[in-house]
Amino acid sequence: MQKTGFKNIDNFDPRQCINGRVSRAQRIISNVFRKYIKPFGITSSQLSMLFVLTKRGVVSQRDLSNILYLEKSSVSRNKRRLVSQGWVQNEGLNLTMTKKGFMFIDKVIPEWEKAMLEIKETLGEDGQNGLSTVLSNLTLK
Amino acid sequence: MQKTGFKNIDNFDPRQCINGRVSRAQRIISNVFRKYIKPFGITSSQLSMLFVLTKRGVVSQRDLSNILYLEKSSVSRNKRRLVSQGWVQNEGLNLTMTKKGFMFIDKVIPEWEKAMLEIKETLGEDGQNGLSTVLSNLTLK
DNA sequence: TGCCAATAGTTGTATATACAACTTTTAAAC
DNA sequence: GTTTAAAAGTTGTATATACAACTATTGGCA
Repeated sequence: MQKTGFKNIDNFDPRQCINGRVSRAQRIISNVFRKYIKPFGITSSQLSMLFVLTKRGVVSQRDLSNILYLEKSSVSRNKRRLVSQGWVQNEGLNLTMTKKGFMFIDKVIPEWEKAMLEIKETLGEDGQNGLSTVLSNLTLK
Repeated sequence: MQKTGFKNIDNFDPRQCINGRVSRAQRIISNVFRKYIKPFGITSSQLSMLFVLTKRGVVSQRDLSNILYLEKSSVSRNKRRLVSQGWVQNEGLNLTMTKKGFMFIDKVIPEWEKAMLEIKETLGEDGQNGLSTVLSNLTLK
């Protein structure tokens, strides 16, 4: 690490940056999932929304925003793509899965499970536990 | 959790999805960092690139791609923004910080440290260790 | 030295995301 | 029941990212 003569710069270690580390982890993990689910014509963001809908049945966009920690405008646009694929429909302001959506998810789950296996193997027991700790500390406050 | 009659759906738990969990964690953490650094007119992605340049001195875009686990086209576009701000310059194909860039980073670091403190407090000791484990298992195979 | 293959970098296109400003819907007060 | 304030949802704009296709650069070799 070069000396710059700038006090703050010479005394900090950017490799410890938590934001940088999590972003990198996220890209690595997303690339693995993408590899498995892309053939189905869906992205992992879209899959996350479908997962919530699949298990909860009826949710508002606000619910999705809270659950996924996504800005409401992002939910709005992601929803549009799911609707245009015919996987999701509006019932008033609420969203529900279509029959086609259920069939689609049922078909994707096996590949999603393969992605999970690959990532779990890479993370190991300690990595999986570490991730759980990170998540609960971030979300349960 | 509703019953759907679809075998795969009724027997899976999407809350365990590692991709979904990491994405959510990433959004939560990014929002904290953004709060601190946005007043300086920089994003956390851009900051990550400047951090690498600041400490290494001279790097190619390919280096950045490898270090940050970013597609080369993403590096190319992020670089363009850093150059247009006058923080980074090309020396042939290599990139280096400008004087202005060094002064800028030196000024930002104290706020970055505040963001780090806030996140570390939220993560706790166990969360920080967990994150380190996740990262090393993902990157050092 | 000049050619060619490999590597590096850029551009086209699509999705993802946030913030601000706007519109629509809902619900409360009267 | 009408009005109106709050909540929900959408749209404009900018950055972030990946993949594919393209262009540019660089080294090795004849």
